Amino acid sequence: MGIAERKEREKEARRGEILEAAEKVFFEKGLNQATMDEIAAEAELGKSTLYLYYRSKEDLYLAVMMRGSEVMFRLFMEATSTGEPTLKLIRNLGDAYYEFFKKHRNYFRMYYFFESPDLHTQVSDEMKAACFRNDEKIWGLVIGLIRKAIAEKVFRDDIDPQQTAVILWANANGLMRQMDRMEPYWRDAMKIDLDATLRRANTFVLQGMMTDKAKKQFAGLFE
Amino acid sequence: MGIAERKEREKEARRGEILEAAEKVFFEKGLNQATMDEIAAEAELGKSTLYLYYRSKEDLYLAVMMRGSEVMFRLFMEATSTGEPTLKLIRNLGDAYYEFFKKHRNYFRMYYFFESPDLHTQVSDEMKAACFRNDEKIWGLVIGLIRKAIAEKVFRDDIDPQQTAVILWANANGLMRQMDRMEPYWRDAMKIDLDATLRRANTFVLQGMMTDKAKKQFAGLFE
DNA sequence: TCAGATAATGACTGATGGTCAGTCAAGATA
DNA sequence: TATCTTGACTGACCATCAGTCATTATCTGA
Repeated sequence: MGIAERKEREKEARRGEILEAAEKVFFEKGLNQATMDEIAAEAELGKSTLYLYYRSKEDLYLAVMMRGSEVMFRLFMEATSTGEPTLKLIRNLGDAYYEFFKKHRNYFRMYYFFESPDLHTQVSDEMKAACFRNDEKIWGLVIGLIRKAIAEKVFRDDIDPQQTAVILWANANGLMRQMDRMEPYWRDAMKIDLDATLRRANTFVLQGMMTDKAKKQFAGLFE
Repeated sequence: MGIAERKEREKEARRGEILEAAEKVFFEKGLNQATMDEIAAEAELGKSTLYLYYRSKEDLYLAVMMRGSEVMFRLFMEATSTGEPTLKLIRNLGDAYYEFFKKHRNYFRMYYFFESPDLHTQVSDEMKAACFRNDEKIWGLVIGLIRKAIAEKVFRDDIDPQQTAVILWANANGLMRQMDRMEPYWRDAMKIDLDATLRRANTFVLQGMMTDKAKKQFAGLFE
């Protein structure tokens, strides 16, 4: 059935065009200031058409966010495929997240909405589930790496991989959130070196997780 | 002029009544679902009257949030006025923040909006400034304590007090955010012990900041 | 060529944040 | 006591915008 397939492709393409237009408008104006009329105009479609592809404005917003998740996932894959020692890979992961933060600030900020369920009024269950699946993929990567570190006796064996992943992630994320909000103030008024702060925080938690043996072995990584 | 003063008091009281009504409605429905008409009805006033006291819905929301800040500040003051050693006081601070998170979840969640400037469409500069003043008060408390710890050689003297405060805070905050969102999932499906996770993360960063001497002296605090 | 299906849309609705001209009562003035 | 002034308060209103639906346009297979 060549026709059915072509139609499928065209529909998918249209979905993509809408997403592209939405991204442009959301990046420019943010969730609340962006209007569906504007996105429709950008996509050269009627507003009603958007609703044939996405159930609500919030769903569309989250769909754009998921593109960001994919960018992040690719960065993470690259960072952990260098063949370096596991500890270095975990360090790379932190650097990759920081890179995502610096280079894709627009995507980074979209998580603000996602992580504030109080603000969700029209998010469909399907979209929420899709977002969680995306999340899981990334968690899986991190947890796998930590498991490896424990198996190699780089990380202590009395820590829980999931708990550890959460701590590592929350530490980096909490700081970057804070940085995003306070960046100019910190840099200019308080003279805080942002890169150094993040690196230091990461060092603190990593060292808490490492075995004494690994601390000696990889001392060079933390100078 | 007794009359002017009485009127002043009455105006202040009305402001408080509006705040009270707003809190009730916002806690029940969240920022987006709550309507100004509903808050007005709860306060037994016309909607227009609300705008004589607060410039916008978002301002009103942040005004409620600031009540939460005050609750938090009081908890912090109590936690650090016990006369215990400085390191214990810093630990207490973390516990106090966790207590705030557990007992005042509604207030805690209001920060989600405050910390996402992308979502601000009608926040007045005055209100923003007031929120920042509130923030500063709390930062001052934390930074002061860290300075004390450095002076007492409990914390290393090569760390910056402000940087350290940021790391401590972001670590706790990032984790609690994550917990807020994932609490049921973590507890039930992943069997993660939330209290223990937070405590462990705090231990990791604290130990990174401490001098070797203090680590020996206060080993008991981390078991 | 035409019937049926699917894609697309413009006009519409309902909800809601915010505004404003006007009311009314308490206090000032005489 | 009668009149004026002030300012707190309000109801009716407006503008905006997410989301809906009846209708139209386009394509396809017979």
